[in-house]
Amino acid sequence: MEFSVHIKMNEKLYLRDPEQSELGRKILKHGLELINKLGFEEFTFKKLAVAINTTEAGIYRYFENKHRLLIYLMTFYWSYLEYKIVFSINNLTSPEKKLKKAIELLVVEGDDAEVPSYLSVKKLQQLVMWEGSKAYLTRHVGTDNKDRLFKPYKDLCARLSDLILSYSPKYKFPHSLASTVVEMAHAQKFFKNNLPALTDFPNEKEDKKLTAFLENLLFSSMNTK
Amino acid sequence: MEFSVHIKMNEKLYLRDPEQSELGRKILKHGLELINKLGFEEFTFKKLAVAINTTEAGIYRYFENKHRLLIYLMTFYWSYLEYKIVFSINNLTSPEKKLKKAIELLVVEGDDAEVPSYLSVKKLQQLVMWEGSKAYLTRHVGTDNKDRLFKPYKDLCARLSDLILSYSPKYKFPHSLASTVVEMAHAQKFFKNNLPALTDFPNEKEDKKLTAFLENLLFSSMNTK
DNA sequence: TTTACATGATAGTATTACTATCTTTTTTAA
DNA sequence: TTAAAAAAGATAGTAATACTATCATGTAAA
Repeated sequence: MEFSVHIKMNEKLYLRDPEQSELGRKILKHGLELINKLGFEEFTFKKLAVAINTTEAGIYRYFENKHRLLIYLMTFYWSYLEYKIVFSINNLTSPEKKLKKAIELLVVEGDDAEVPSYLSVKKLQQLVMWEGSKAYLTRHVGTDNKDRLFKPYKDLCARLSDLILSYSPKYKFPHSLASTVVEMAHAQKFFKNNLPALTDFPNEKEDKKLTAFLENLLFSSMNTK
Repeated sequence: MEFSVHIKMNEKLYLRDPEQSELGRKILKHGLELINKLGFEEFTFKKLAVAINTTEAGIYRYFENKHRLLIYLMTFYWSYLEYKIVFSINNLTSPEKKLKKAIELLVVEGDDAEVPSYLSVKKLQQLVMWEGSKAYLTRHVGTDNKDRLFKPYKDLCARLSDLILSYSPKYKFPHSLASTVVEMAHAQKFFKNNLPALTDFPNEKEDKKLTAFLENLLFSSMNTK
């Protein structure tokens, strides 16, 4: 049996649905790659247009601006991750195991085969690490939030928050703890690679120590008081 | 007795020392204010030039680009904060009290009177909250790091890391825990104000709950195992 | 087969992120 | 005090960015 999950994207993110056309899918695929290559600040629609042999105007028909494209890619990833977590913990019984699984999924390299070929989980993870917080660190975070653009991220944190409460019903800060773990999964990876003095992780390929750190952070907090 | 501390800034940050001239100090003061007002992306040297009645070229004589100005302001804050922590815990004996003091200083509104009049701790704190991570989330983080531009931030984390070890010598991830607490002090404030679903803090002026969360996070981790 | 619609091609604009040059003013040092 | 050095002001210019607009063409659905 073969199947794939389709993630319904917020319609406010685009002007024309990029999944529905060849050009749209090219924008997503090469957009992701080019942002990763150049960094978000250096990335422009002009450069993307050249890369996929179309015109700037062509891309503007799909996305209002590059920031919307960034949020599109980010929210795809958060939705995918939430789905992946729900699916993976479905068969588990203890909240402890569920939370450990969730941390593992936050940290390990994803599998590109699980998403449409015009996207790549590994590349999305790189994007989250480098550009993730730029999705919300803008002056229009308020209106973007009203447009529910951050719903997938909030849903993911809410999901973790529920797990935290089911493990430790009296814990006082489940949402903050959830967002801390999610943020730190990526921030600590960035630090490990770029500002290693801020971490205790040797620069090896595996992220076992990061996983251990996040588990320690999460379970210690929940087990206290 | 009146005194003030002078923070020596990394010379690579500027082309001409902004503290040494009226124009330089105006760039710092109004630069900080204008970035806070417009957000870093919308902020330009042209707009700043208009605001302080000089020319774009005039500002470029002090700072290579707006990103350097951002790092200048950020590192000033991190240096100030480290000094403030060292000064405040000097008279304390227990590592526990020292760490609690450090968290308090990370969270509470600073006192503008403690820095030169062309800067403002409160405004720098707003800057850290909104633009802080943009200082390092760039493709040139490697070269910037080689130029030691992030030293004040790393020093601050190292300081906290030492306190963590003196409280709990066997704790395995003192640097990561330190950077987590510092990052979260600001990220959670941002979430509280802008994406409250990611926190458990009601939108009141006081940050007592944030302090409680950070203390819980820190001490639980250190007390485990 | 009409007609709607997506794409392509081209052009244009205000702004950004600089660099260059020349003049005037202020500071400093002989 | 005066000459020279340095800082600031004024102006200009350039390539790139972040769009918007228009018109032609090809393709797919009614």
